[in-house]
Amino acid sequence: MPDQSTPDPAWWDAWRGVAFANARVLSAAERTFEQRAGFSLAFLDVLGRLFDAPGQRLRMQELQTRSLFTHSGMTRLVDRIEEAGLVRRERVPGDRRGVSVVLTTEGAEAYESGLALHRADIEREFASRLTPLQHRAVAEALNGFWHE
Amino acid sequence: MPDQSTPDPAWWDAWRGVAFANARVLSAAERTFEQRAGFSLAFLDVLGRLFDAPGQRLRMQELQTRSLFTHSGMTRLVDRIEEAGLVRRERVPGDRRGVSVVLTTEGAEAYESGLALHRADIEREFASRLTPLQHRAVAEALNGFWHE
DNA sequence: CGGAAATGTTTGCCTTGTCAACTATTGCTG
DNA sequence: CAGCAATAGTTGACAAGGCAAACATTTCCG
Repeated sequence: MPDQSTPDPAWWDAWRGVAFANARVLSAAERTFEQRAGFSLAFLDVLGRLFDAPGQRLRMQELQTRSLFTHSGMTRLVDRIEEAGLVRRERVPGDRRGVSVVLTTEGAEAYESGLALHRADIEREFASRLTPLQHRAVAEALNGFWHE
Repeated sequence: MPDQSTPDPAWWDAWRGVAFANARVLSAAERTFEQRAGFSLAFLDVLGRLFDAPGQRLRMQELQTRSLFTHSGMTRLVDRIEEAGLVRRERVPGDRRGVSVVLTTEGAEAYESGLALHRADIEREFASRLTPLQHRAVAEALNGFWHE
């Protein structure tokens, strides 16, 4: 029988909220996004890192540490994005081990239109369920997790 | 060049916080959990649903809709948990299509000790980075996502 | 009552992700 | 400068997840 004597601490409820919100929103957004954009949210994530990077290019390692998904499997993820023509690999001068992943023109366009689609989904599935005050509170509480 | 003229709305920052926090915390917690507990967080999730259910049993369908991961693939996930001896399938009286997934004694024990391990990980990776005020704010803002 | 639709679960096929081993190159240290 | 450890990235073998079709049973409805 579940123990009712010690209620869950607030931080556990907070974590559960994060985990559930992420799972529920993403599973709703993922299917609809892929159908309309023609590529996955994993693609969009990588394209976004490149879009925001100086020169719209990053080393594989940078992509691995910054990306939301995968961490391993980046080689093959980039393979697929490259096959789609949205990025290309370039040798980095001065280090023959390294590879730069560079956003192509098509990639930048795909990112911008894909981002618009995705944001609309997030607004519907996530933002519309919270008050503006809650948006700010959550943003302020969690924004430490995407720097570090 | 990224557009600086319209800053991200608060809800976008909130969503990004949720997505990053979930990804970062989970990827840190998942590896260490599996090594110490001997099974995955997907197992723990299913065991938890059963633990909290009346009679510690649920239909496959209930598991699918309540579980944090997978949604499809529940058949095979339960296959694996059953092979590990933590649940067993029972026929449901009165509907020969249906299957009840029932927590075994070993399953309940595995859940309780696994949950303790997991909570310690979450406390370290997630809770310790927020203030008590932020815990409550996030919990209150997001707790709508795990009912529905 | 009989057949069509709905429900509950499993199966097959394919994509994606993970882990460890491997190759290539660079940097360090004596 | 020789040798060895560290770094960058890819590859292979395999596990896990997604989707649609298949199967079994039940319900609905004329």
